[in-house]
Amino acid sequence: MGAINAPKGVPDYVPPRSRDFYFVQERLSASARLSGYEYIELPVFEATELFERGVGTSTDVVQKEMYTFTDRGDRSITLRPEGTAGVMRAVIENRLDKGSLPVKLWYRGPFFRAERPQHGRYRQLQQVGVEAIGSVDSIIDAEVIALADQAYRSLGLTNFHLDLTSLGCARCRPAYRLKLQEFLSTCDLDQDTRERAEVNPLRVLDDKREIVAAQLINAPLMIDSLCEPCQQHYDQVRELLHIFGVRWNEAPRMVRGLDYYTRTTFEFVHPDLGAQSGIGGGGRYDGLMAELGGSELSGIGFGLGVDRTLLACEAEGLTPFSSRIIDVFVIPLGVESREPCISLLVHLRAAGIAADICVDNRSIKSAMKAANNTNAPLVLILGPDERASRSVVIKNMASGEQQSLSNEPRTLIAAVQENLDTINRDTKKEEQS
RNA sequence: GUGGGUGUAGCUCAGCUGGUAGAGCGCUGCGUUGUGGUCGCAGAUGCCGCGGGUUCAAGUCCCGUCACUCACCCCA
Repeated sequence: MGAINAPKGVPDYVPPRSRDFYFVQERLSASARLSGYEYIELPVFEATELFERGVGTSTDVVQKEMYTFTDRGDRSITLRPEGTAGVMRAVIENRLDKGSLPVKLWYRGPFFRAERPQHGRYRQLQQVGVEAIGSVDSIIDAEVIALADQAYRSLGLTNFHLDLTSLGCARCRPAYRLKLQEFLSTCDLDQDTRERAEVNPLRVLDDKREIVAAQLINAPLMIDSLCEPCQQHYDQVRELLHIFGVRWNEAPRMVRGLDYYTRTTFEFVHPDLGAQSGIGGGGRYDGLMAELGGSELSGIGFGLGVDRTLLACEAEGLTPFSSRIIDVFVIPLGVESREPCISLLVHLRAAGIAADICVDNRSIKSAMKAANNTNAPLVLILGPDERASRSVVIKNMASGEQQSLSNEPRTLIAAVQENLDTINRDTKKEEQS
């Protein structure tokens, strides 16, 4: 029988690396919860039209990267390529936009883009994202950015930077767009780039090829063409970022691939990841909600790439985050000891102590080896001798010390807990020094 | 979607100019009594990605294919 492989470009996370993946996802979302964002659980597929209208038909994402199919009711369905459009749809459908504002939400889960896979670029990718809807207050802009910054720092990441700019609004961007197109028409560009200049001229500014970049040195920038309100807003955001303690780079040529962004736009970049260096990004969107049939509300949000953030942690040598799978490993010696060991296991788990048991009636030697592989700091041994004396042997795996404890559940669990507390305190001390 | 690289034990990889496979780590066992992590000894494990071709002979050369990977592009 031939083995079956995963679909192209779809990653598996298996132990021990899956522990780090889970840890990264937890830390990123913890940062959102800490800032008053509420969890929203959304479907992984939506009506295709949602993304066409929300993300924009001129984007690469919609034009060539969506997983679209027809379901049994002949409806066009698409696996979500990003999170914001789905959140907007759910907010409108559940009338959250009619309630108290701003609506602050966070989400996490898989997204799908049919791109050519690469290191850090997968067809199923994982994001943690937030959206704050219904306020144009610059505090929200700064908070959202600070929240992402804090999320990365909580993992210990230091070697990343934040690119920041303002893309203007419906009032000032069209005029700038014309100005830029006028400039681009004087440049010597290839056919593809010329077409891009028609559809989305801002993206040409981001071209990495030297031949193109050289011609664009004197190109007009959005940042110099902001209208009065946009300029004021951007100034405020930067001022507040100082207070939040966030540092950034001015990145006037930065462009995002989704059409809906206006005003504040940002991207977190990790230079050690090669071509796929964006570990998270987002920005403000003014017209999106109305475009999808909701209220005229502005919002701002981001998506943080869990896959790439994990790669960044690995690049900075922060992994593995933890090698400990369980706290206690229980070893029964002899068939007669199995049942008392199981009831011990039950008591440990009920007390919230992560515990596992040695199976297959292994010899003490190989059982200890198995214990060692779990990285459990404590081992409980129960054999004929212990049964005779109504005791259990507890062994500290780091020091090798062991002692005999009473087998009365309550005192035994208390003693195990005390041992764990001491070990945890010591490891914490070590980490700090 | 376009171009380059790689594909050998569970993992990381070696295998020169073609002669039917190796290391380290890991794994299993042993070093006599109920003790792991160190050390020593022994052992198991390979459709050499898949399909075809050249050749007396292919892991080694050629073609195709798939997967991974790097860059472009795009983005998380």
